Amino acid sequence: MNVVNESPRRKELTRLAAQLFVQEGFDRTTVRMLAQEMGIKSGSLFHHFRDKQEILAAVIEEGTQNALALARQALEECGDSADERLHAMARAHLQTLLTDRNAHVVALYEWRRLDAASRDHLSHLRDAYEELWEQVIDEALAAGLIHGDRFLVSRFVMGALNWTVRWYDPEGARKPEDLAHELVAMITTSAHTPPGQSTKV
Amino acid sequence: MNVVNESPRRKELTRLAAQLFVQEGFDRTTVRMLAQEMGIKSGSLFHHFRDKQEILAAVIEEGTQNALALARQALEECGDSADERLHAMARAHLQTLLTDRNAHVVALYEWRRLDAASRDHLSHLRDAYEELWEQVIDEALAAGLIHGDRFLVSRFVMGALNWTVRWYDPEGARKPEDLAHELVAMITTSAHTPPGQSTKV
DNA sequence: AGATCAACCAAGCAAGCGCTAGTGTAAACC
DNA sequence: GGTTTACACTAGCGCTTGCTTGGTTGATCT
Repeated sequence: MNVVNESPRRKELTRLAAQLFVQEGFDRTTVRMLAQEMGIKSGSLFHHFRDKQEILAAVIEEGTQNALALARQALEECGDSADERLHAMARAHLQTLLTDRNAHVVALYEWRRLDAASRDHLSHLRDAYEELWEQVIDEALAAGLIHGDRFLVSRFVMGALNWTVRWYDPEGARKPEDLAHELVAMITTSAHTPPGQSTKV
Repeated sequence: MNVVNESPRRKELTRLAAQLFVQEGFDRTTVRMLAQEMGIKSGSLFHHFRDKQEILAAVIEEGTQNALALARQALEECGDSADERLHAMARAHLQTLLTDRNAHVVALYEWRRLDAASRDHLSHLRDAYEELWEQVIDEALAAGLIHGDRFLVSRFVMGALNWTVRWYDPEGARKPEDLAHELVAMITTSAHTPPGQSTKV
């Protein structure tokens, strides 16, 4: 009965749960479905998780922790220019959204199903992530790379990025890096990219 | 047993259902809760709607029809310039999102709960709406107002706008028109608005 | 005055839900 | 070698779910 997903077994169960939650939605996913997917009986499920809610919290926590770690790493590894940091952040965001897709879709759609305690805990994690974004946006504003209201711009950007889970096709021709590049190009004060063509589309 | 919401009674019931679906989510909203909110008994509910799914479809249809009508009207009434049409579209989008908020939140969150038939029917409506957007984006691209890929830009813009339902506070200082203006300013090839201030924030 | 009809109600069915209790078992630890 | 621990099982309790059934009411129409 862990709070985090320490044991590899629990981590695997969490991954499977995320998949089912995306397919069926949290409320429609029964403990019996979860158990079957995991190859055990429904009763045994409650050895690993206190209740069904805890599975949801585990799924979302896993995804958010990964996103936070990946974004921090990307910011450390990239250059110092506002442009590079903006690109790095967008790339990291889309890469997590893609690789941990199930967990993030669950986080976006089933957030309201969390009980108060989990929601409180997880919203702190999410806030930490969003602060990274606002920081990078601030730098881009200061550098004159973009213009507008700090709060609004970061919401718009995160909205545009998060919305990708609704239409992005991993099998398609567009790679996550392309999306990141195109988004940054869209919001930065242009004339940097030659008109009519932006390195890659 | 109508397909559309012709009777005023049914329209009112649909409005109440939308509110409950937002508060509780579709799956957690029981027919007994719906009936109570409507001031009738749970059995009587099935005189107005064939089943629970039909209520969901009615809610979403209502919202989408309104959005489509409002967008068309806005495009008719505004000027011919790409800039004006872009602004008109963004304003209309945010206004519907605000006034019909419940219906649209339901459409965004509970789309997957629709049965195949309703989803098919409603996706045609939604496509018609998105085509309006792509058309306006095309015009803006042709006018050199914005740059980038037609498909990606429209997805990014709709994402940014739709995401507002997650953070926008109607009681706050920002008005929908301000948001629309700020978004358009963000994506258009700038230097049109004086730096540091954009008519209104 | 009789017929029609939308709108509602009381009662309840069959199915499914999350979760618990109690037990078995093989590996790990002292 | 005995005890603990991790993980799984069977069985089922108590409750809620969407929906059905059969019947009542009051207004409207002919």
